[in-house]
Amino acid sequence: MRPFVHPAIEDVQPEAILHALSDPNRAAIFAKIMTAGCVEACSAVSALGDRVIPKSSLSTHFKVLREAGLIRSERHGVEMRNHSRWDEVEARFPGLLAAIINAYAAEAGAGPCRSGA
Amino acid sequence: MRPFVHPAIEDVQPEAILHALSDPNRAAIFAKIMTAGCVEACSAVSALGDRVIPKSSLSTHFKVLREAGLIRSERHGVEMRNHSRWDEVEARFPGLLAAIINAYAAEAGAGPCRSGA
DNA sequence: TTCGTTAGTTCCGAAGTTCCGAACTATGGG
DNA sequence: CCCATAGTTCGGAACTTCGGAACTAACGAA
Repeated sequence: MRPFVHPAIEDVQPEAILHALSDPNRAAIFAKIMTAGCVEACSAVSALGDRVIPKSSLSTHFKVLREAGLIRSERHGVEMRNHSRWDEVEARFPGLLAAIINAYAAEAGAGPCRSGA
Repeated sequence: MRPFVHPAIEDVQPEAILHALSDPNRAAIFAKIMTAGCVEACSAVSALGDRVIPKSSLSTHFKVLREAGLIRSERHGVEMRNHSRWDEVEARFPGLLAAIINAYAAEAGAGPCRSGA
């Protein structure tokens, strides 16, 4: 188990960010990490919506987010804590993360097939 | 050769947009379609930077951009003309495209390894 | 019309990526 | 030490992407 690798913010590539967030599961995990106060145990997101994600997939998802420069992970005892690197990413690519998170939120809220709306 | 399929703007998904633009080639094509006056023949982008992209790959890239809802393609005689659906996408996902294009531009301009710049 | 050229699409195999169960590692408590 | 919990790594099946070769469509010239 090698220690976590976090790219320097200067090495963060837009394509890696877009790739990481082009998976709805990862986008949901990232959104959750931020809304849940920027700290989240890995197992706390194992159910997203009504879908259960296997541990191994989850581990990979966190790795992708980490290597894209979106989150920072530390081991705390047996757990992992993740917090977003929003401020750094925002400084490098202004407006990018907000626009992406917004787009997902808009899609979820404004779909044409909402029964009650 | 079936006619082109363009999703209604209501059916455009953020994940499709992010996926489409997470490929640097496609992002460059999309940026070029916009900066070159929103109309561009397919063959006119066959060299991006110093890399030649085969016709078949190019055709697929355009298809991905089209099906993500980012561009609209029409056949004009033997050529294809593409223009961006920026206005529609902007109305649905405000700021998203600008932030992405900006991010790629920031990366290209601020890279530490630019020889000639 | 037929031939030739140009522009793009489709097919299909090779190469790469992603998914997820099983086995593994690391930490902490009895 | 042994067990439980939290997460990682391995490996194979399923999926995606790349790109060359063959194909189709539109146009011009003869």
